[in-house]
Amino acid sequence: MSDPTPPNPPANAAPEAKPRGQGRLPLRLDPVEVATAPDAGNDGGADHDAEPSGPTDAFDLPPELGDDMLPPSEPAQADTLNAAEATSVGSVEDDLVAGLTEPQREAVTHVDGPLLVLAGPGSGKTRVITRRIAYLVRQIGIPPWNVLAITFTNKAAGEMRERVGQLLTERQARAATVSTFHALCARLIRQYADRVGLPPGYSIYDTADQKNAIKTALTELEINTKNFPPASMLGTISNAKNELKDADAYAKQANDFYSRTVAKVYQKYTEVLERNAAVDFDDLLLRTVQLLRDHRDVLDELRNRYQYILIDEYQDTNHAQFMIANALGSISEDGPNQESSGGNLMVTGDPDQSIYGWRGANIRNILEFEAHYPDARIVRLEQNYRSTKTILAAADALIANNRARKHKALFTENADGEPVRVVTCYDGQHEATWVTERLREHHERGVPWADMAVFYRINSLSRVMEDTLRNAGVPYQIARGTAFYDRKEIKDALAYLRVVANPADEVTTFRVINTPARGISAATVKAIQAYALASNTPVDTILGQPSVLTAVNARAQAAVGKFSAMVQTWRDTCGLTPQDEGALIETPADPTHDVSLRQFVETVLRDSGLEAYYRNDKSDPDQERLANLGELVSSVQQFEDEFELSRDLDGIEKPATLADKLLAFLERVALVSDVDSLEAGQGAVTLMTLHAAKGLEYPVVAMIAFEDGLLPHERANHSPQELEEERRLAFVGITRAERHLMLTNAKYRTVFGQTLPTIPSRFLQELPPEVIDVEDVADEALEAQDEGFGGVQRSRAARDAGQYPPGTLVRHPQFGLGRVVQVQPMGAHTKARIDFNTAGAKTLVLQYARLEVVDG
DNA sequence: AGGTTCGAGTTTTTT
DNA sequence: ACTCGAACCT
Repeated sequence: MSDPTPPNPPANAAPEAKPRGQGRLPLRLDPVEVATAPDAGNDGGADHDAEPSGPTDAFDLPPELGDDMLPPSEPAQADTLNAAEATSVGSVEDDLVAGLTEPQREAVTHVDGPLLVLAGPGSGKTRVITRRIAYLVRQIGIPPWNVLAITFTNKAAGEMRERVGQLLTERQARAATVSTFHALCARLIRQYADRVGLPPGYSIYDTADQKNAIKTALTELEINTKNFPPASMLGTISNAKNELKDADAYAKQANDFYSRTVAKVYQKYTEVLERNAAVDFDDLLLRTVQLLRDHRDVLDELRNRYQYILIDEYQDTNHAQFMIANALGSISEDGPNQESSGGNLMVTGDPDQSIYGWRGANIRNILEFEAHYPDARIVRLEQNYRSTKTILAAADALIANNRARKHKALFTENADGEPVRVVTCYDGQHEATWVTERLREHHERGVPWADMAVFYRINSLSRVMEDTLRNAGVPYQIARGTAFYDRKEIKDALAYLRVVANPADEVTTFRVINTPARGISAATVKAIQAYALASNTPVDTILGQPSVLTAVNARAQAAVGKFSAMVQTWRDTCGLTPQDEGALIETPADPTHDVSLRQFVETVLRDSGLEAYYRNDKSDPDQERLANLGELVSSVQQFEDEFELSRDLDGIEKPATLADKLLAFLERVALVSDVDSLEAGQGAVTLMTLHAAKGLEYPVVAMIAFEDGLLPHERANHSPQELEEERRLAFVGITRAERHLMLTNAKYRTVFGQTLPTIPSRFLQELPPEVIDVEDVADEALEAQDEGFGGVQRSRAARDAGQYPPGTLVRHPQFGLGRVVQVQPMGAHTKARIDFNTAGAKTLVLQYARLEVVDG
């Protein structure tokens, strides 16, 4: 490649390379359309590009939007033309392409028509996307609200928004839509609720809700959950939805017994969701596809609005997402907008980083982009600015083992760097200790904790690592954003809010109807359900007239009536009035704007009795759950501040109603992802799964548990395709590292409380010997003896091994007296076979069995 | 109704 | 090994 432009500086030296995260863990709740608070506590302002002035100023403000999702009421076309004419200053372009390589520049300055950017790891892809958005707006004069950028996570969306904000004025940046597919779809469904056939307050069901719904379906069909586990049913249904097969379509091709059963369940499950005015994650996409397919006017409106579409991580899009992108990004075959609308679809991705095949991602979307868009321009970004030559060589050699793959010539001008350390430890505990010690060494040499990360294949591997880091006093954060919302008390609180917004949601109603206990027994609930079924009456309606429940005593009826009245009062506060069919409409003239969302949530927590319940909860002496409710309130406050701020910036005069805020909050909360809770620059080591690591980078990276069955995972080892996806996962992990990379495995791994010997991952053998440094430090664990740091237990166990010769009489706290039959020396995992007098013969691991030697 | 005990499932990855 | 739910008990 002839490239006269100076190469980019290494990523870690570039001022724009590391966007600062913002928000507090784990409550980062900035709404989808809401941008960063203006320089509130973030230092990004210092290196902002000069605020653009002149021609683009006219486009700072989108026309008045009735809702932040609505396209401008005036067609944007005319503006576009004016802007293009008006903008002819050369310096803007120079500014935006400064420091770019030729391929990067080509992608940034591409304006019309489809564009595929095949971007290797660390090749400046995000920079290209953000600069192109800025280029479109500042150089070409595209109104920013005509730009739609899709990212993989909310966090990525937030960072992209922030980086775009550094290149544009804040208002311009805000006017662009930066979102995930799911968040965009959720918003569209709310926006066009009447077209979709859902109330605006519809519920988004998470995995737990889905399980509930599927159980309901199974019960109603009288199908045994033993033979048809809900989880696998959901999986099958989810796959069908990803391929845009509805229940009917699925039923048509269901030939065997299992499929036919699934078809019935799918049908019923759909009914259950509809009955509850609820959608699952897959439905968000599916319903949007249907919306765009069945409502031409909506499609035209959205095509007109989103004339420039950019989709990141395109290798991980599924069929439904492809359909949405295709619908929005295609040129209309008819209609007046032919010239200006559509066709301007830019997708970026890397087939080697496709790691979501298991959830329906279709790698063919990116591989066949050219076939879909024959006039597509293709740009390859192959120079890596992130990693050392050594790390890149290791990654390249590994991924070269994938057969279903096109070769890519990755290269870097970065330094050689140190060898990749490939280290064998004794067991998981020792591995965690070893990694912790190395991280500490790096820290002592001046590497901030925040520059280090530990990756693993499965979440359960985080535990040992966490414990060890905590004991060692190393600050860490863990990418598990949903953990907070998975807590019972938080789910309960959110369930109340959901019931307020969506009276049809019976699943959620029954979740809270007697939580905390208010005298509505299971029998009463059954009676309500029976009556609803028999009379075909919505549950919410029955709750309002409890006297119809003749099977229930007066006291319980009164309790039901009280609950209903309470919920109704909350709805009144929100200005939500039930219509027929149980749907809610917002009373426009209701003057209750002065109740903030935070106040409202506090009211609900108080009136519902949740707060009092957790305040008096004796099983929770630290009042942790109460504190969590408090945190929830803070998160509401934070959300609300940002929500209102964004409306200010958008110049929207009409204040947000309480109902607006409530629905937006519920929507946001339903779509938090694991990495969303992560914060950069918080002085903590980051722990996460390999999947969550996609798109991130760290100077120091440790990847643990390189063992057969874990990486590649045994459940993804049945076909070459699955194995190759596992290898891509390892590739993604390795290529996150900038300077130092450690890959560890352990000789023994404890799973399900059972410690078993392991086999090293085959991926380790695929690394070229010249770039790795292999060590076996397992002996350290045994030598550690009594020196603390995890060695204590093992050394004691090892000593103990000699203390139980066969024939020794021992006492076990549970099994009582017994005699040692045989001892198998296995180091820390030394087992003894013991014949107990009453409990019979058992094999126990000495380390865990609290045996007592009995004399005589 | 609330607390306790017992058993099963857990651990693939996530919007 | 640990957590969660259902069944069982007080």
